[in-house]
Amino acid sequence: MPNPFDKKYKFQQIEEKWKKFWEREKLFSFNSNSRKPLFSVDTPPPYVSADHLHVGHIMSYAQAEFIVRYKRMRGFNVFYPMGFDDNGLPTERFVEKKYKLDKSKIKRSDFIKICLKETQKGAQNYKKLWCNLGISVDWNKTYSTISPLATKVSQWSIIDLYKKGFLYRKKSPILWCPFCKTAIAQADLEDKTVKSKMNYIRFKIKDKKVTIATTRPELLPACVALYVNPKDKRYLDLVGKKVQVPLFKNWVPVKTSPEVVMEKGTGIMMVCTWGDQEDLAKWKTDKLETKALLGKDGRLNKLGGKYQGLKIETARREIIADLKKSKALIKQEEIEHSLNVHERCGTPVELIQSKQWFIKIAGLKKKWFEYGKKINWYPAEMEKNYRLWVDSLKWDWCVSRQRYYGTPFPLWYCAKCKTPIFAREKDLPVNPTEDKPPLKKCPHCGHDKFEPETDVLETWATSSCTPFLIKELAGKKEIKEKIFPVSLRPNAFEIIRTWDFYSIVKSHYHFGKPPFKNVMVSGHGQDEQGRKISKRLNNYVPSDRLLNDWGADAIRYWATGASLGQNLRFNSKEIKKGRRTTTKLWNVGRFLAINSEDYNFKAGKTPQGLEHADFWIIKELNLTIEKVTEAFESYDYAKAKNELDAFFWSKFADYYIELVKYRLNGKAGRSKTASQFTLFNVFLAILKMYAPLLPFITEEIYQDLFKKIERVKSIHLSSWPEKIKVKSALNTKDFQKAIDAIDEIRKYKTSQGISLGSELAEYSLKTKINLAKYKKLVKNAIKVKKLL
RNA sequence: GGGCAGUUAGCUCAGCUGGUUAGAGCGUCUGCUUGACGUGCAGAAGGUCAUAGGUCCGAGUCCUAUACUGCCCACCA
Repeated sequence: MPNPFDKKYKFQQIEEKWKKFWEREKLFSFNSNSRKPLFSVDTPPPYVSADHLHVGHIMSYAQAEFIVRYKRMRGFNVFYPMGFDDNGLPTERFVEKKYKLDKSKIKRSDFIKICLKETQKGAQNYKKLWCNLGISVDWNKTYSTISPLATKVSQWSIIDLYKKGFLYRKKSPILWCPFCKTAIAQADLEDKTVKSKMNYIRFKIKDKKVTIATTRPELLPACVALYVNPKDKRYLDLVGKKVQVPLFKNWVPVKTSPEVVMEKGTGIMMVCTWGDQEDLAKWKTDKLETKALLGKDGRLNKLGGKYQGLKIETARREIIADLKKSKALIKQEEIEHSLNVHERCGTPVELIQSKQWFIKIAGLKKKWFEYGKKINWYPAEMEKNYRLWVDSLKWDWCVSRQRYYGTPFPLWYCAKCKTPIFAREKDLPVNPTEDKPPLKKCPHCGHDKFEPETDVLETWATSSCTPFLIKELAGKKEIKEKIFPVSLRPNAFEIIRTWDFYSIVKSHYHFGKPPFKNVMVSGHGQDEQGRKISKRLNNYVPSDRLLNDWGADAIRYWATGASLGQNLRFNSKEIKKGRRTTTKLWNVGRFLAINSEDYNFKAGKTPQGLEHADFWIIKELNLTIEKVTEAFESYDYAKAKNELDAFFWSKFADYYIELVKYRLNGKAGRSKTASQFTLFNVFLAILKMYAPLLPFITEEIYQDLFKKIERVKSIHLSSWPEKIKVKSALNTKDFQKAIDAIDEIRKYKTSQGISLGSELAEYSLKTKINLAKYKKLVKNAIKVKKLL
């Protein structure tokens, strides 16, 4: 507290104190009986498997929290739960890596146990970080994505989608990760630039020969056609004929397509089942033969002949060697191109044929665009990001994963006719490998044996349910309905295409409503050089050390540095500035404490005798309240901070306080009381506006100076400042002249090496001011005995 | 190749719907130990606002190209 004897602001102790106070008093608990308007937040559940917490995590959660604290002070009943994502592939891979486990050698149930143990640890780490950072969530309202509640909700979602006809199972070409050995979705893909050998291979046709170029000669046994452009004069005579594939000797037709680019390669496109999206497109439209070559293990099957059982890369090497021997390989050159890889492991993705569950999303672009428009995006450009993704959709959403750890599909198959039997809603959550199906006999064939579905739901199939999952945490039924659609969805830009999009999809199918009203999209925290923070680069300071070294307020201050959607470099200078700001607030608090004698502060009562300086700072304050409020309303905490800083430092601290010191040090009376009134009220408003950004220091000062007046438990439960109403004809421009005059004398003193504290005997002003009005003020504020 | 964003002082960035001498913080230099604050205060230096055109009485701000940077999407012939 601003004890005049305690000169330094000890942030560690003070932040610890208020953190405990907030927890003990349950300050941020959701009140389901409140009549205030509701503001619900669907916070991204972080992957608990992240064991390296850094400024990036701090930045994105702090930015959303600025808005939440602001809304709370604006009188909203805030519903702010926290989730932890301990579901799915990332967790599995984390555990595999950490314990160096081979899943084929460990029991499924044992593996899951380890996953659960690890994720609990992770959740604790996060909770500690969020508490230390002052993230004001209601810790009684938490969920984990593997919990019974989350499982129940996501299983319900699957069943509902099936009933409504948007979920289907189909054998079709799918994206497959040979490393993780699971199906994946389009959204799981990432680009990676690689160097490959472009191989020019000779195909035989009777007595003639054709050359095609490919980077994937191992797919030769799966070759089903060659395509040329119909306008390509070089190959006119080939069209309609059959050519023979080297080594494998199978004959394939030569077809035409205007999409074939004559300049690419040799102008001939080899279509296999399936090398890439183009192959797949041709296979679909022209109903080409199916020669599925690759197995789920990423090896060639028997179609590969003597290469059967080889991994893709090995087969490629050997086939190239054999092509060389048989003189079918005529040229090789290195090229750089990019591949689709699985974002979780970096393995190039393959297309294989498999039976999977899909949710219908392709072909509904118009619908998804409409939803994009219904939602407010902050910043607004982010809607384009969403549109771009929707526009690139090619596949339905594959939601089944051939993994261990995740939400089970709530279904069984008839052992005889394979009819799927879904769980009943009242039995949820279910685990089909342990639980029994709800029927004794198959309704289709009457058979009485069933097999459980062992696939699990992909991560996003669960996460996309959070908007209607969190309402289950709210309690009363009436409140639940008000929570959805949620008010705010904060997230980083890279999960627009997954979390945001899939939530929209599900919300549309289940409820015909958007899942959230507002999205605020944050950028990334980066290192000093603007690089992504990563464990590999080792370019970060762990978050607990950061908080320990600088304090939460200072780091939160840094986090205000980037506008929404912008990346922000880690910058210790900005953190220092944050610490300076807390120190300054602390010192102003001390100054007020020292100068509170003879003053009986009563809120709302404007005393007589306000002077020019008082009117001026009140006018400036009112303007600042307006600007800061407007900025927060549009989620622009960066602008709010800039406005606040400018007012607090350059107007209030640098000038107003200097202008009234002589009155405070003078005799008790109207002038002194008026300056105290102004000082206290303006500072209270400043504290309140800083409170969402710097919750600890503002709480400290509030508790000491203002709690007894406002009688509110905490600044964070107090109301947002309102303009101070005063009647004044003060001309701000005119007053500014008086400030210019003070500046002029300051400059003079500095240039003469005179201390600002010592009194000048006489000074003749160049700045033209209204001396009659401001002479006394200027003389006293800058200490000049005689002013001309 | 397509899209989006950016390019303003040595560094990190503000500059809303175009309007007098372009701003802040940090850094640098100079001075001041003022009765809240040396984790401070005051002052100074420092920019042809990426480049080239254009619209306009007037452009950092609008338009068109170009270059570079970052991100997203497509690209395995």
